[in-house]
Amino acid sequence: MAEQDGGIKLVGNVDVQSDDQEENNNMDLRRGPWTVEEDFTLINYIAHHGEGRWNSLARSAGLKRTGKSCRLRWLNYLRPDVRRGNITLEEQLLILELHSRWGNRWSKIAQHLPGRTDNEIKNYWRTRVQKHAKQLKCDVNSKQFKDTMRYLWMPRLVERIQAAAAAGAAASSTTATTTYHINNQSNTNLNMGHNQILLPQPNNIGGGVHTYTPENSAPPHPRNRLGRRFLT
DNA sequence: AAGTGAATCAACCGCCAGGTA
DNA sequence: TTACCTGGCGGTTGATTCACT
Repeated sequence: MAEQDGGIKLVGNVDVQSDDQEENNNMDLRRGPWTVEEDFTLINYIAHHGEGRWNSLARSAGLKRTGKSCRLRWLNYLRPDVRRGNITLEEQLLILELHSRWGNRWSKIAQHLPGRTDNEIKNYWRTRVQKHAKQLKCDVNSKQFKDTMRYLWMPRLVERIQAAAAAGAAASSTTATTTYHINNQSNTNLNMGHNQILLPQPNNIGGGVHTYTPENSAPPHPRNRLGRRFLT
């Protein structure tokens, strides 16, 4: 850790270095929270050149970030289709079910939750689910905990989802649409004992190309829920 | 109002697999 | 075959906010 720059740490020797020049270039790599200018730079570069080849992208875009950092920022925050906000009941149920199948395969689980990132799901699991395991004084991988999930929480979630759907249908019979469909459509079918919930396939990733500038448009997600963003 | 522990989540780290020269 | 590079993944950290006393 070499220096602080308004909360941004500057570091050297990140990832593999093969020659002196690259080593020197990396001496002023930035770490820590992304600024709004960096976000715009990354968004605009990807809009014009596409994503991938993250190390060369970082260099070509003039970002003093590692390729990894650019990739993570794009995938977890700047992508147009990233979905923000609370994890819904349907999503909670899906996470529980898919985790029971695949364990900590966060990226695989995320593929089945459109707009959600593996990081977000991982955070959800660690903060909410593991907290419950702690309260029950059992290991999150124990049979006791898994049984509690499967036979207590998941049926409860299904009930809440169905209750919410019924309430929504009663409130609005014309405009209500839901991304998730219970017991009546195709898509991924998860069997929950007596209850079944049918789940959507992942949305297409990527979508259209957008150009953002600080002057004429806001970035897709100017602030997080905590109001913590965009150091300048 | 101030202090403090808990909760949240963006970002980083280390490892690994696949591609390629 | 081997060495190197890159991208991707899961685990972890730390800054910030929230909630409670």
